[in-house]
Amino acid sequence: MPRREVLLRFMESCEDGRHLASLHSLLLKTGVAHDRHYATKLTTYYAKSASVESARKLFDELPQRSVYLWNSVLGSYCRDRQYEQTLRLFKQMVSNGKSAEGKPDNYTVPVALKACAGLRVLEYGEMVHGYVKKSGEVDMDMFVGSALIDLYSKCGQMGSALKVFREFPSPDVVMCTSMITGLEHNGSPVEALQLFTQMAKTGGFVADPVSLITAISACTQLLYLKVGSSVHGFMYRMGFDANLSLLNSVLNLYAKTGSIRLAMNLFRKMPRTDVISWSSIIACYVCKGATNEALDLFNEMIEKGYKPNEVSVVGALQACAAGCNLEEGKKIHALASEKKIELNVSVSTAIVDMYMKCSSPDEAFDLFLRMPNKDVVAWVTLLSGCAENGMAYESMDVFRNMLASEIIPDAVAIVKILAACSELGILQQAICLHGYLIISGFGDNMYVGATLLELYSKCGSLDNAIKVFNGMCEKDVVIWSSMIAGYGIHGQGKEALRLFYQMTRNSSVQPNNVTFLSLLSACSHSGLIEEGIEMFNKMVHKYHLKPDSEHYSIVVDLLGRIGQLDKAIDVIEMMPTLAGSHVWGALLGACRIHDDIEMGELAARHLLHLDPDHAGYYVLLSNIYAMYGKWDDMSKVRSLIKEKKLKKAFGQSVIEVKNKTHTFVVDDRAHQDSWKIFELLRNLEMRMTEEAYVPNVEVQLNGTEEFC
DNA sequence: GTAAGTGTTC
Repeated sequence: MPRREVLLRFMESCEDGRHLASLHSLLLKTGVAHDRHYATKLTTYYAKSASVESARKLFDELPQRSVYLWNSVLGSYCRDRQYEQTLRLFKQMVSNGKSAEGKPDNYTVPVALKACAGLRVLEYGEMVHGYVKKSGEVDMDMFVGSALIDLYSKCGQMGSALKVFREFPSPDVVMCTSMITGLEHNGSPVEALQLFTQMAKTGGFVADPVSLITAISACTQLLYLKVGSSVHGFMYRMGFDANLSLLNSVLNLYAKTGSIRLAMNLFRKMPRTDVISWSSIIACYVCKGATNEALDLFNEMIEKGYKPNEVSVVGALQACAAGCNLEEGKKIHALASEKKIELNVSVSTAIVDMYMKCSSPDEAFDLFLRMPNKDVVAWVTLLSGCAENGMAYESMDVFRNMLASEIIPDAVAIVKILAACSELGILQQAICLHGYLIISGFGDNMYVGATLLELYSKCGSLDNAIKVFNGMCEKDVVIWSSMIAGYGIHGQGKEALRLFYQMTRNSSVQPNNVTFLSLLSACSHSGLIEEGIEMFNKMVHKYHLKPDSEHYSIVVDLLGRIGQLDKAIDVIEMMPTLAGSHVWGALLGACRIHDDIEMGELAARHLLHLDPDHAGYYVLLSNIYAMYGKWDDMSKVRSLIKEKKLKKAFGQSVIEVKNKTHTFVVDDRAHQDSWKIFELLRNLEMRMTEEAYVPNVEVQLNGTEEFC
């Protein structure tokens, strides 16, 4: 056999990428490595087998390169996600093309567009689009069209994406899927699903596994369990029931909709699973608060030999954070270090969050400082964590440092920052932040507006809350409810009611359970008893809403205050679910006011059964006995408190003086000026005695310090 | 020879 033929045959056998290095040295030895024919073939083989650097080296040495060869190398860079290299070589191709070598063709353009999409460089992508229109060398085929749709979608230009899509009267399944994915990723899952249905009904569109994944993904975003399940059924009819990615997307639908049984059922029946399947099922358990089960699954996954990656580690860390499981959290942190993914931005953020939720801010700071890339999410995790751990100053320092690092907050960040201020009760910070929000254009965001409104209410500035409310151009039910709650907190029940009527009469917004909770609590705080009861009846009979335990407890409280204890107990008995401790607590309070010892005992018995370790209920019961001189019963309850070693959680008072917040608990001597404060208190006491002030005995009876 | 898809952090 002639030498050339032997070589060629050997080359064919190397097409799959094996033995490329041996082939290369063989070509060098036989002296044909620079022969155009062999070198071209070897370059394409290298390009195909993901050895892009070797391909490029040969490519650069070749005196003449076909368009096919250019495309091979470009494609290789692109598959390796080396988008910048792809574009650099593409630019070279365009400029070379003017002189001698091949110009970009229909195979080149989609590769270049994909690189633009990967880098989100819209302008350059538009130039490529312009090149397609002008050059005449490139047809606008489905491949070019799909790549353009993908580029515009990834850059958030849905108008341009749709314009390209409409240029094709009969788009194929891939092009439709590109369009559907684009809609779904740009906040239009409903339109995505509509396009899917329309294409499946009318077009020559035969759904394939990938298109089904996008449809299920849209259902997941919309929490459309039923529609998604019907796709699941369709999938079986089409014979795609062994497709792992497709099953994973269905599993994720079940997980995200909280259908834990459906999810677990599918998961255990799947013929094959991968780390994605495990991540979804773990996330499902975390979401349901079953954190131990989630960690068990994570460990089971590792035992079965699946390699945990960033996503599954993040899921396990969330389980530790939600379950305040520091011990397991530390283990997973160690695992992340071992797997060299500790400094991946989402992993380290999840670790910071875990430490913060497990009350270990030092460890959280330690990692945060080591993070090489901190995005807005990482900063906000640290900030919220500080607030949750009672580190007021630190959280605001973090915010300032974040802005100094030129991190631009997103809407979620703003909401979290405002919530942190709100929790801390720092009004001055709120006002500064509000100014910042107006400048940065977040003022019109409804989530931000609702949080800001709530912040002002909680910090005691009703006027500012009203200003925010009036300034919102669009008001959803959350905004209305927050304003109603704001009036309620400030004891302006009548205003709360007026606002409720304004909402139901002048806007199309429908009240929900939260609206009524705000309204009922506003009535309760302002002593608007009849009105409160009327509103509860409206909630049930006019708006057909199902009250939950918190609504019932307010109604019981309202009825109790006007002495209608029988009606209150009727309400409790009519409740569709068993009354919780809030409800019985409200009744017990009413019994104390209206001297009903029998019903009081009944309520107290329920409470002690529901929450046997709550010191406050024992105290209330003992107070009732004390009021009726039932000293034996009283001392029994008191010794029970001692026996159980129960302590009532101390209430905290927060006061803001000159931009600084000061927190106090009962008998707190920790403050730096505490001697001055106590001196003032002593002086006040003396003046009160001089002016013959008699303290309220009932208040003393309510105190728990005496027993604890 | 080329285009579409599934799981993650506040």
